[in-house]
Amino acid sequence: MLDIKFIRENKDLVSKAAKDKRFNVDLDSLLKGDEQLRSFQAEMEQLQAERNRVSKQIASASPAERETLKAQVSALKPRLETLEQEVRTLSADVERQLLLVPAPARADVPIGKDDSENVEIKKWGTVPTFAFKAKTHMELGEKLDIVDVDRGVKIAGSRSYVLKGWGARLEQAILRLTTDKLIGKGYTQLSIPVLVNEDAMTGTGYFPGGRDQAYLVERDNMALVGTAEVSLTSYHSGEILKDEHLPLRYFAQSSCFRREAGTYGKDAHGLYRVHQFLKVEQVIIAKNDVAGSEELHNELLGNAEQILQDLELPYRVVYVCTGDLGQGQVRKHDIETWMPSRSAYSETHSCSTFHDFQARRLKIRYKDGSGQNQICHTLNNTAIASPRVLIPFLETHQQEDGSIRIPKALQPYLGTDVIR
RNA sequence: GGAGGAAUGGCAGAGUGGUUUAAUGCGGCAGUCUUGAAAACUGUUGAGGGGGCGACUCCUCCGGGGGUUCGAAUCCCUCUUCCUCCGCCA
Repeated sequence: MLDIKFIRENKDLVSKAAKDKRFNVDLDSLLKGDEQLRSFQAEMEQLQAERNRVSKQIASASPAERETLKAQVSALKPRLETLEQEVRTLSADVERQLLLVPAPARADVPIGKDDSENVEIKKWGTVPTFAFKAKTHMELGEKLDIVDVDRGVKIAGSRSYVLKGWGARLEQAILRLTTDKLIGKGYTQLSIPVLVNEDAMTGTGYFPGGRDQAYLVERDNMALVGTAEVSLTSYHSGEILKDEHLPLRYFAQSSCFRREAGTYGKDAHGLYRVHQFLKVEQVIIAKNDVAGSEELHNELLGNAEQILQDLELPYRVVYVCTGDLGQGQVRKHDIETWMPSRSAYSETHSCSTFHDFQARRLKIRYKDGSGQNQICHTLNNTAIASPRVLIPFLETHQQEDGSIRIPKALQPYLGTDVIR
């Protein structure tokens, strides 16, 4: 959420930024509502002050004076009640509109319409070439009896899967390597709710805009998270933190649930786009400092890169263009890992800086040196997401006989150097 | 699921219709004293918003929302959370 004052003073900038991000917002309607709200509010407060002043006199007034004063306050009531009602309605309306305004991207973010205009900024590793006919992860998974999509679909419908035997063990090993890595870097591990309330979803920016993408548990007014970011970022909502404790570095492993509405037919085959998966997510809550946040952003990105390097998977980093940014994201880098069956780098990680967009919604603040309350900055990045990462893993490390070579860093977690 | 009880500032805790601009204590911050520290003493210390160039000023907030009243932390309705007991249960 943006500061309404910022929108008031920078309407053109916010408007252009929304267009660049391909969001439709009616700033005129928002600002008109805001202006009207403040005018009603001023009048209401004036009447309230009058009411308070006279009411106070009643306590010490003589019985005769009392009736006169009461009548005086009663005369204010009709107008005051109207104003209170207007203010209530208008502030709800302004709030509703405010929740839809996207955060402007940082000035250096490339302008573009969608992911095809993201800008590659780095490549790591050598794209594998095979002296034999390489198999897809699905062929490998079936042959090794470690991926069972058919039975997953039988139990849970399309975009479902089962990992079996070495498949499940491989997933656990990769997750464990990841969490150990982050613990080693001093991040605090949290085990968090995946079933959360509306406030957490709205506070992180997934509601109201992304409601269609979430599984709702409507009877209890809850939602299943699409990422642990929701719970991790909401963890300190409503709190005023001590600045000496910032930045707070957290991570959590969780199940993630995504409806993937509007993607019928897209990536329908295999493990790429599924409704439920496991992810280790990193979240940082930091001071309101743009340069500091940039450093932390790079730190989060670096953590993810190191994990892919440990897994010996070639990847590239792209700077995501405006059209591919989420509502609250100020800047984002995706890591795309090479997937041989696609002959392409495909997204496996997403590193985002929000500045104060989420923290303002969630009311995460800290006291700065001069005792002023400041709104925090929040950032997050994937550390690893499975089963998507199994696609490049199986395909890249496959050998001619269909067995999978296990990189050195992962061997201690799996107790073998090959899956066959 | 049923029956009771509770929710007040960073924390503890008073307050059941009007000098409450929420007492008091602890904690925090600043100062006095001290070589320094502790102790003691003095002062200060919640959040959000509106108006004003400004000294400043006004409004709202006692778990959330609604209501009664000239006036609500206090009374009523409702929701949420926590505690105790009963039932059920991995």
